[in-house]
Amino acid sequence: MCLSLPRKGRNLVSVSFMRLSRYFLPLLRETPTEAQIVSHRLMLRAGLVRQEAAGIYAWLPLGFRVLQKIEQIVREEMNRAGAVEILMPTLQSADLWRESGRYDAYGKEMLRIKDRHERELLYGPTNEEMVTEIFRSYVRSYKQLPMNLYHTQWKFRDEVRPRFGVMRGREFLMKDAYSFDIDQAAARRSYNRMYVAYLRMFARMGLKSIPMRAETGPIGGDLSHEFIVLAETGESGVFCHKDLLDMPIPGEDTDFDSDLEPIIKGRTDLYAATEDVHDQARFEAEVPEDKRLSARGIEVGQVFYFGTKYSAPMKAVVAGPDGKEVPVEMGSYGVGVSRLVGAIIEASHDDAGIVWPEPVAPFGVGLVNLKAGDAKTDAACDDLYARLTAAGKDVLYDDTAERPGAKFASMDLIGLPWQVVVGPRGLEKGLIEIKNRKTGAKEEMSVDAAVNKLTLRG
RNA sequence: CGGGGCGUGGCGCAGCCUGGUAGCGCAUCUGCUUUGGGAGCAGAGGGUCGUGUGUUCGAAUCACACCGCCCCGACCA
Repeated sequence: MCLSLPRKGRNLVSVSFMRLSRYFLPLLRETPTEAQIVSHRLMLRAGLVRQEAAGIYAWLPLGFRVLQKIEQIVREEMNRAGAVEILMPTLQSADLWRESGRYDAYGKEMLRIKDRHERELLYGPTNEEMVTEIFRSYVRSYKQLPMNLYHTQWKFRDEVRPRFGVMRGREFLMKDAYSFDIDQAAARRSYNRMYVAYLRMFARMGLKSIPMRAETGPIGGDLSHEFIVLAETGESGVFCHKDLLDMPIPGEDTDFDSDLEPIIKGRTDLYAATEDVHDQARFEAEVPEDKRLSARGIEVGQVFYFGTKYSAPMKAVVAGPDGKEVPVEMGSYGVGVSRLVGAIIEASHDDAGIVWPEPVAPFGVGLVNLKAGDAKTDAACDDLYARLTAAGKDVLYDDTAERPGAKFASMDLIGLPWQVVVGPRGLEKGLIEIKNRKTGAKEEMSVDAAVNKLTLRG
């Protein structure tokens, strides 16, 4: 019963067994004791992930779909901003890290491994060294710049204390991009492109992200912003001007080759800092009292400019217009893809469960058959399922024999944006019910009207 | 890495103090009745009590060691 149907745009999430009776959706009725924060609890209860070891998770079907949706949005915005996707391995050679001097500097967070030949390897916590090595092997001239290479790959950082589920795991999926430019001015333009791409991608996921000046940490460099999503359970204290919450998001038609500085400046002119770099005196001097926001936030991305920190020791040089070789100016740009799943839930849930923003929802529609086995109800559901799926909607069809109450509770828990409820009682009047998960609004209408309403929304 | 706590059927827990051969709720399976916001009755299956060593006639229970996990703090996408 694998369906082969025309798809709109997305190819990564394939259409196949979406009948709940044939799916794998292990829901938990009770909350596991180990989960303390709401996103972790909901991820376990809704069957998104399973913990396999401290800070290490298996992604179950529903969670994996969300992860893929997020990854795809990140990919689209990176490509739009002119970055080029590659895929680097998880394991790296220790020698590469000795070139930059970080093999000894990185400490116990880096998982070090020996293969059967006693060769020293490591499970990559980040990829500056490797991408610099790739770049220097092929690029010789400034004419090939600017260049931005990115990949989305599993990282491992042996955190002392993993916690909060996927928000602070040891193994995590990260998109990391690396820009290469001939001089500082060009590097700044690359930085700006990523800054704008980040504003767009987080907004597309239904998040309000605020770029804040931040410390550069072990990555190095002297210019950095963290993209913060406000949440009470956030790990960092943050301080900013309230107007940053409602700034317009650059449109899809943004020309990434144009001067983006005005967009950046409009934001960086307003005070925004994480607690690490916070200056209370400046905060009070620059921000009127009624505009001061001090809150907690989750870091979902960070952008760095670090110049020649890696290119100089690793000899990644290109010839400039004058024929002289200079080390390239670099920046790196990370997005915590797996962390975002938790961050989105922190930002969007209620007492009944998750409330997925439509663009990242594992399925767009949950179809609830209130009386599986009843010929008329089954037929109506089959019809709806086929029509919605043909129109490009991802539909999860609950065709199980559970009782209605249990089905409603499950649908609310997994948080699909729309629920289509079909039962014999309504069908007698030719009506089915549509429920919006976010608002809770329910509406009765004909099957045709429901199909129209749900598919018009793209 | 410092401090605290917890490991008992799939999940949540009781039993441990005071040693006597494992129990409750939910879930699962079967049957019947039910079916518009987490149904009822009847029956059934499922546990090396985290691991090891010791004490004892006897250990889930006492002692020691180890492993795993969680929470607070210091550190990080």
